[in-house]
Amino acid sequence: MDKLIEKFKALSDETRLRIINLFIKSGQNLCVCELMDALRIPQYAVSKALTILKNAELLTYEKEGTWVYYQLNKSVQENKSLFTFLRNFLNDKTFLEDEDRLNQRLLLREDNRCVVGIIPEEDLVKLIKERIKK
Amino acid sequence: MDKLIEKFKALSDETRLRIINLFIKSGQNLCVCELMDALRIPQYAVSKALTILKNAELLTYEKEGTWVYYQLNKSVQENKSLFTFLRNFLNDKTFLEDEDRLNQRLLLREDNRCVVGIIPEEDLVKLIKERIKK
DNA sequence: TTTTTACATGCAATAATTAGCATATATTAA
DNA sequence: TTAATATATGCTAATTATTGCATGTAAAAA
Repeated sequence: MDKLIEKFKALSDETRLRIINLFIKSGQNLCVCELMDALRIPQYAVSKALTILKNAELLTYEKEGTWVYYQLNKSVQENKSLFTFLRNFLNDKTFLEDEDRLNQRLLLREDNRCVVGIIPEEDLVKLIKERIKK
Repeated sequence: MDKLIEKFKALSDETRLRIINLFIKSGQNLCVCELMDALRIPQYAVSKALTILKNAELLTYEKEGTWVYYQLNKSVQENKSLFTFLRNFLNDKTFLEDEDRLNQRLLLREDNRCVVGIIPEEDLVKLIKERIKK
């Protein structure tokens, strides 16, 4: 029961719900800097939220050099049911805006890997504009 | 989104989960004194937990004289999905024990109404023994 | 009209959570 | 080695949640 309580607690926070939403809707792994740009919150806030979600066993992660890719932990039936529930009921405007920003950010991946890192928002906007031109 | 967060927060507490479990498993309305005996916790603790669950719109209630009967709020699709999820994953020993005590307590209902109220546990045990003899 | 009974709530102490900043770690690049 | 970069974490103050007790409320019974 403790683990289930921990999962509910992990989900009872706006930032953490927004993060889970991005994993559910994008259906792929994401790194910390991509989440920063999609959510527009500081790096430490993303990191802390991810740690709580990981401790609740809702996420797993893989390191790749200095990058860390997180993803939904679907190895547990309980989680799969939870994610299905969430997919149906996370439809707030905030979530849709996050998804839009994430999709833009993902355009910058190369070979399906994040290559951008943490950069000022103005630089990010430029990069994305250039990318869309091509 | 705020309401969903409030629901997750309401569910991230052992007492409140145990209460929700009893409503899900028993499939009926229950009054405060019945929950006290099933959970073996003080009246004020049951009342406070119920208030939080009601504010999160997970429960509704009806007054009947001085008795108050609470029940699952199934008027929202979101809740129905949540309850279905919970039904599948609330199977801890604690929950089963609560269910057993509740079933005993419910034997004392008359015309499907609670008639016992708040009494010392020893008196409750006696009443239940007598009831089972009949 | 007083008492009893079922339930709710206000308050105070304590514990847990959050938010922001600075800094630490670990890997890669120079 | 040193510097740079992606990510994690320690610390603090502020806020929020929990617990237990005492008391309040409202309906029914006496």
